[in-house]
Amino acid sequence: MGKELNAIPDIIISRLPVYYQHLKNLQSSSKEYVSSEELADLTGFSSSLIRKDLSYFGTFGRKSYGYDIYCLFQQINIIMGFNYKKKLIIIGAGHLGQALAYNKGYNERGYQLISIFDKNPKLIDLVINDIEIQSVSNLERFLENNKVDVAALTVPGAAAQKITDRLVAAGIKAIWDFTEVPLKVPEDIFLEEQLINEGLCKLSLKMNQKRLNQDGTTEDLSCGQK
Amino acid sequence: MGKELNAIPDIIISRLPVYYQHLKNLQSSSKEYVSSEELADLTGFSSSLIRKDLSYFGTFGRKSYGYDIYCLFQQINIIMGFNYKKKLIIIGAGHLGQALAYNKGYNERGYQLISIFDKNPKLIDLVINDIEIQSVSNLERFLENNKVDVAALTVPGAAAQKITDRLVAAGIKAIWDFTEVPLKVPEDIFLEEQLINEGLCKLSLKMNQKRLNQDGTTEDLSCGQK
DNA sequence: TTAATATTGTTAAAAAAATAACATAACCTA
DNA sequence: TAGGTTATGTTATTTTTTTAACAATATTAA
Repeated sequence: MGKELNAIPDIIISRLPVYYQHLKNLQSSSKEYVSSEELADLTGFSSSLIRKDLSYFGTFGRKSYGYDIYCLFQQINIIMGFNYKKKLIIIGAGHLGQALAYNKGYNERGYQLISIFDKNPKLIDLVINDIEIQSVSNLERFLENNKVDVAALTVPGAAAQKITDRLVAAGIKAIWDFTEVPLKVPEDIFLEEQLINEGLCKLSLKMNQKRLNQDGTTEDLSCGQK
Repeated sequence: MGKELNAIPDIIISRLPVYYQHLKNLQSSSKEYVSSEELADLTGFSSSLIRKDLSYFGTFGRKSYGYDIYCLFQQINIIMGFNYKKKLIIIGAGHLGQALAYNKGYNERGYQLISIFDKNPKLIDLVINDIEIQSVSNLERFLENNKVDVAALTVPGAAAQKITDRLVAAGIKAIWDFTEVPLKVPEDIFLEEQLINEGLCKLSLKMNQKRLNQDGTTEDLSCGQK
């Protein structure tokens, strides 16, 4: 595989969802234009960086006005491919899977949630946000009859690799993974790890750093070396 | 404010949760040592980068063996401050808030979930994973009587800023934010945005890139410029 | 005991990313 | 219409990050 010729740098990709979010919020304001300076205030990125990021995709701004909020939002939507319709299923109807079923973010990003699967007989036929939970034993049959683009994986860690293998065998090309175990997938499968506890990790680290700085302690942790 | 003198570079911080996760998973393997090359296979980072990251904190490896898995895991725990106990509350007992109440990741990271708050009278007194939901009108009183380190915010966007202001006024120093609206907080508050749909955004973009590459289309999106 | 092997920690080099600077152009006011 | 202002898009510079290379050292095998 390897990168495509005109692959967008990962670092820019990582900022696009942030631009998207703020432009979406700006839609409901009365403003028509937004400057790179204002976007800098909102996002925390420098205005220079924002102009550079946007210029990677084209020329969107208007001199002495800034960026047309609606137009730029539409462009970001196109860049991210939100104008293309994609079908999503959820595997694992536990607490997290059910919460994802109620997530309001799908439609605006071009996703449609079409089914939820679980192993637990008690959950099967239960209707969550208008979607019926079905037995995971139907998975292959369902995927044969429905073109599914992305599978969200919210099963217990122990089941994750097996389900993944089944998904891949059935032709799924993109997995949104909430299990915290390392999954093996072929190189042409898009695997996006959603580390749900990442924010908590960072907060713990920052609070720890603050504490260390206040104590004045500068510990070296070295160990192991003989 | 500004960065502290010995602040860990953000780019390294962003990789620590990944190291943590893989080292945790390695605990349950029979292996005792892991090399930077093996960690590279697991994480997708280069072995050189991994050695460099770890050397930022100290000297952990053993020549010709690699890293003692247990020891390194402990060190990462210390770096991230997981050995310090932190108290967590959840504001907003909707589907996501309830799912977070069942999250199993707290204890291993030093967090203890001690309460859940909601406005909806129908939810109050409901017990979720042994934690009773209480009225958000008790928030200030509760925070006076309990030293809370982090508040997870899963309220509707419209309520987010108001609740945030109350949390800050009551002395909360760290917020784990799941609302997708921009929050204003004083500079000394740690605010961690958990964009729940980030993975979906990236998957959409990658599938779109793949499609564009296959089509051979190299569109320039420019607009707006007069 | 010696030679071959493995893997670290670190230095040097290369690549990527961010910032700063500014020429350019559009807008506004008088 | 002229002069001042604003904010882009881009170039040049600086900084950060990554990769590559390798000396040092522990281990293993002969």
